Amino acid sequence: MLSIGEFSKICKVSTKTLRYYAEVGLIQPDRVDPENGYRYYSIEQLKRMLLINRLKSYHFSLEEIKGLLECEADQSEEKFCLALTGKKKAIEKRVQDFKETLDQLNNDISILKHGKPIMSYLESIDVQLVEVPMMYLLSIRKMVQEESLPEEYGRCFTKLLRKIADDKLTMIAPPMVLFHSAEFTPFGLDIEFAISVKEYVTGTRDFAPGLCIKTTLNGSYSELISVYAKQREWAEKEGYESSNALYEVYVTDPSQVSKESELITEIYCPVKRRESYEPGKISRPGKENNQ
Amino acid sequence: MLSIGEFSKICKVSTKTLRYYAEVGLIQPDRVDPENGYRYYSIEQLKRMLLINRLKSYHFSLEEIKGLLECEADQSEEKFCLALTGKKKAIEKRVQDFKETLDQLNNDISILKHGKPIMSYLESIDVQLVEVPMMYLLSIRKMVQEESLPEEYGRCFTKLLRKIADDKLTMIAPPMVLFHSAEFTPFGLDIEFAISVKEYVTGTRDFAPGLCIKTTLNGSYSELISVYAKQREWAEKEGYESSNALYEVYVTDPSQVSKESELITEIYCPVKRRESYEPGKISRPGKENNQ
DNA sequence: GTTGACTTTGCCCTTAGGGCAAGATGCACA
DNA sequence: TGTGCATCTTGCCCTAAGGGCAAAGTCAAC
Repeated sequence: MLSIGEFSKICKVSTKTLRYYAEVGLIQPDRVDPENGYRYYSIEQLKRMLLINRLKSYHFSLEEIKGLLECEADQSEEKFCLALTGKKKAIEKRVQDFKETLDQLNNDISILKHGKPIMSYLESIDVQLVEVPMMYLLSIRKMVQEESLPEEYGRCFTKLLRKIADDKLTMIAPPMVLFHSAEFTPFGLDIEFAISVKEYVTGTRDFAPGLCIKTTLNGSYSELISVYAKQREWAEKEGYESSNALYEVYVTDPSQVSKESELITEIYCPVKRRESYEPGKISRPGKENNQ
Repeated sequence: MLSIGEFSKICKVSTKTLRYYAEVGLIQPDRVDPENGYRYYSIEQLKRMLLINRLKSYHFSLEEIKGLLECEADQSEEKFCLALTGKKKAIEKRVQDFKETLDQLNNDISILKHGKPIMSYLESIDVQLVEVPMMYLLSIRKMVQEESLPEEYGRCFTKLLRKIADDKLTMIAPPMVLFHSAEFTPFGLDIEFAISVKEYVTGTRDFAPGLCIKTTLNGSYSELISVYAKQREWAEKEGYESSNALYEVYVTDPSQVSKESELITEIYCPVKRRESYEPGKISRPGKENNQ
């Protein structure tokens, strides 16, 4: 029998950890002296402890490990294997995420090396006020879960494009998406996939965005939030307020572009002049009325 | 001015988080209504918040981010850049670690797929009792930090090998390392790098390990702990106890082998028969006397 | 005036233990 | 047999970055 100290040295685990594991039921000492409460571990328990260490190195939580140890006792190898495979997928995903983070990080480092401040890209986000003429939209409007947006994008535009081909209609602008949800950002759900066509036929509807703030975004969508923020800031300063659903025009086809940096997207936010606008004055809390 | 809810929606950050950030001093609301305590954020603060989000995506802690925000205010771009570069290194290391974990994980999965229990490798660790004859060691003994072991390994054996060449001595076994530290595992510090030679000359010493438990390890050192555990278990069962410093013989040269799986290492643990040994009886707590 | 949405503070909870303290115990040595 | 030191016990508080819930106050629209 090994004292907790000896056991801890062999397994490379602190005594505190061993006490904690006993507390949460991961591994109980083989024997506890009833007189002094000393814990004694048997040599056979090394195997269990080594397995715990291994599973920990695979980033399983202690709770998960507890379940897996029971699997092992039950000889239910399939569950065990399934868990390992799942964890493998999870780790692969984390590696992928880290790689994307590294790309962004490298980009920022090179910006800094060129002497520019790190958030300088914010200054280069152009915001213009444009008057968008009325158009005819061929569209599909539906509720979409955020995570299934890319699939829906493909499905809906395929459908719309087929109709355009079948009916010999004329596309006059790239595909666009309208966000009807109340949320300022596109993570709400009520979404309209649309293509502007020349002909006014059954199935099309009028769309008159009117005055809009327009921003062209070159590159990754990770800066979308910045664009919304920038537009909002501009509107605040210039005395406009959002009047209608935001929409985006995909100048390049996201499903056809290989590198994110090649994406071109136009973000339009329909606005109207704020009623109480006085130039130079910033609105006070409680006075504004957005959304 | 934006209420906390509006601000949170634009930045994609929960209101709880915003309150927490104010509490830890990361970002204070532009104005707090003295009457009702409501927080109001200005549009300009979006930039700061966006930067915080970006730094968070780089896995900086809030404390680190606080420091970096001050850097930004001070225009000390170098610090900022240094921090980013450091974080980049850290993430690269984590990716590397994840990849090694994935290798191990894949290995375990394939073992399971073959129907073997996951810890079955433990059963295949061979433990033999051998009588090691006396030998002459040319050696360097020194205190080594765990992390600098690989460098020391190279340095010391280069030195020893040069001496062997200079003095025309005859190597009769691969390089070995003796762990004189009290700890059972090699993470202590008192280490002797040694090569067994045929000739007895000045600078060599006798080494008579005598009876030893010997295990041959093929592959990665990550299983060393298992080997120690296995040896210990065997000794316990068979009625032996450790009598002297553990040593390892590097049959393959770790610095020359490209894949970890090609490593071959022999682990020797000198033992003597336990005095109170009675076959079949397992020692009781308080009775044994190891180290 | 009412209702529902929003905001406030306060408290407890999360993971996997680390650190520290006081007191009990075991073991080696004189 | 006493002493000193190492080891062991339990108990309490702490971590990072918020999440969840509750009670109470407030805002804005109808």
